[in-house]
Amino acid sequence: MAQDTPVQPRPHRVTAADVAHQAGVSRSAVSRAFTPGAYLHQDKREHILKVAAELGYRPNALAAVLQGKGRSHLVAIVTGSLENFYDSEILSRLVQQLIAQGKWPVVLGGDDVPEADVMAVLGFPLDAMIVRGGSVPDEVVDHCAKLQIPMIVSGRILDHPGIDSVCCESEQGAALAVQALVEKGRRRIAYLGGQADLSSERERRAGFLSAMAAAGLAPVALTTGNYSYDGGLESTRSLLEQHPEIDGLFCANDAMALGALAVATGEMKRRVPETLSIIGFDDIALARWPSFGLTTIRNDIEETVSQMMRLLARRLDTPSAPAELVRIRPEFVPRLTH
Amino acid sequence: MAQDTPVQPRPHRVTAADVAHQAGVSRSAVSRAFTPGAYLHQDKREHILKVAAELGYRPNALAAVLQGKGRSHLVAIVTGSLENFYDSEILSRLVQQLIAQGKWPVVLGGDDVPEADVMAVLGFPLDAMIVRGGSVPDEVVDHCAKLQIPMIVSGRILDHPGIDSVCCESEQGAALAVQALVEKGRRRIAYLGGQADLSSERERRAGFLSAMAAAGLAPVALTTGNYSYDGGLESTRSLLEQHPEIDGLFCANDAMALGALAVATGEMKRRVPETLSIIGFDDIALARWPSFGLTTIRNDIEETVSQMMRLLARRLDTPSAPAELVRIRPEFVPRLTH
DNA sequence: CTGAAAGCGCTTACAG
DNA sequence: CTGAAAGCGCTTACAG
Repeated sequence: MAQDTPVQPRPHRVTAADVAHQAGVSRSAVSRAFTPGAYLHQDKREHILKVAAELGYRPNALAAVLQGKGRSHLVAIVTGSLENFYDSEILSRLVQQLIAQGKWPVVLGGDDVPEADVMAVLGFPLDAMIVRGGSVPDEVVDHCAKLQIPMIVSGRILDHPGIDSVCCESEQGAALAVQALVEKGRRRIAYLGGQADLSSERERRAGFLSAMAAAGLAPVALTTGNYSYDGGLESTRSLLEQHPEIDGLFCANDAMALGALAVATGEMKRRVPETLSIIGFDDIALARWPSFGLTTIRNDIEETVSQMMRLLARRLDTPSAPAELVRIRPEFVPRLTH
Repeated sequence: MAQDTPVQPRPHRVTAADVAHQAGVSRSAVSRAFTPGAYLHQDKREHILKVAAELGYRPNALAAVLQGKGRSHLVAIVTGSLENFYDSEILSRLVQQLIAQGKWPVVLGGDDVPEADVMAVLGFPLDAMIVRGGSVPDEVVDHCAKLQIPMIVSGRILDHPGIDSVCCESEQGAALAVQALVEKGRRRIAYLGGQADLSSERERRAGFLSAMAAAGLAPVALTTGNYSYDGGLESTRSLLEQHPEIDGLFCANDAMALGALAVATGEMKRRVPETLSIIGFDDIALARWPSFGLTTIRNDIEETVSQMMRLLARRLDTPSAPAELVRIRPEFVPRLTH
């Protein structure tokens, strides 16, 4: 098989025609050999499969998709930063469940996914697109929706007729946190939030503010830590320097809460929970680690992912179904930091 | 545009022919309008692009791949469990860099990727397949190689002519750890490893054993924690119960070391590093957190990923290039736990 | 049960 | 500069 032509830029992939030729049958027969229900004499099928195996043939999935009226089984996932544990845990489950359903996840991720990339992936006849959190601007999402590609959005709410979403009842979650703080006798409470343009942040903050008001309390401070550990670390440092009287801190996600906990108990020599309560949001795996024992508001990951999968299946089944919004009910998880 | 036929299983995707019809030009012209260098009257191109935008048309990437002699730009990534931070950090960078290079990562992941899934993804005319760690049995990898699909493997070494790999010089890394322990006066040293069938585990263990021997020491114990935090937790608990004399612990990855640290300083009331030194391996982001300050052996993630990308580019460029094995040089990172 | 033919949506020589 | 035609690799009626 050695060639004396110059480097082959792309090695020839063996094709149904090659197998047909080698096995002395028609291309239709080869195709049938790989199609479970198809009529084909048993001996013939075995022979074809054998030849195919020798040649290392497998049907080109792209050609199959193109030809049939079927689906591509390609599902794009646009995720937020994988360095933030919550998104990473979601992605992990999502990938596994999609694969288990026979779908192929094409992942675009990292902090800000360039709009051009999101548009470009739409070049594929995707079965669907899954968008996590605030990774993509609303306009892009809207635009995608016009392209008739089913979209499942999580972590934000988008009011578009064809877009399904699953989202935590964040306001209520924030209220649970405030309530827990107040019950422990905390009165000088601060809020550490994420990026102001994310709907999760807006809801958590709004929930915090109204629960505080309801408790007759004014927040000592409102600050932001970009939803990251390092952000939590830095913001909490200046927060506690400027307002040493703070005795309760609600963080809009666990990553920041863990950062807050580290500075508070480390550098700032605060005793948690004796003189300072810290409550996070999400309940990532790290929150359960004995090193932390972070008290938090659970934003159930399992449940979120299985709802996304359910919405996906439903949408694929009934493309014209009305948009569905699933609300995940938050839950207070007491541990050691409050 | 409303139809009174029953539910359309898959909404018609607008096609070049639709645009051609609507714009009153040939299908070739439509194609040219989307091909940067192609000859096409400027006015005509603009008109076509305008009509295309109205109709929400974009060329079907699958058809384009099928037709041309070009590449698909699809790259499969088979990753280990995303719950283990090291793989998750690698994946994150890999995805971003692939996208930046115009490749589309199709991700299969989770603990054990079913062999059938790995084989199935090969139905796509992939540009390449990237395999992380021990996520796939050697036989499958070998088989894939026969299919002429370029493979880049990281975290294990596979002796196959066409497979490139990048791998940490683990034996040397383990030796660095032992050396650091010995220099601190530790003499009763134990080893906490990962799954015995992974080549990284074999190398780290071998490196540990020979460095111990070189220092004239016999290991107090050799145990395993499955490379996970929880595994580290449990194994260390019984390790310290059975061998309270241990004064140095080398863990084959950071996740286990963090688990070890938690039990040791928590439940077991050991003082780290005063009476017990703990050293990890990898240097994941968590190791740098002030809450931990884990002393570890850096298995440079940035470097690993950029080498994988370099090998990929090289292989795509020269499919017949000889297999290359890149060794990443480990580095001792002293922090607070030794 | 089986093969020749049409067609999926595109791009790219080929001939104006 | 432009269109008609061929062909990428497949699957699926269609006619034996």
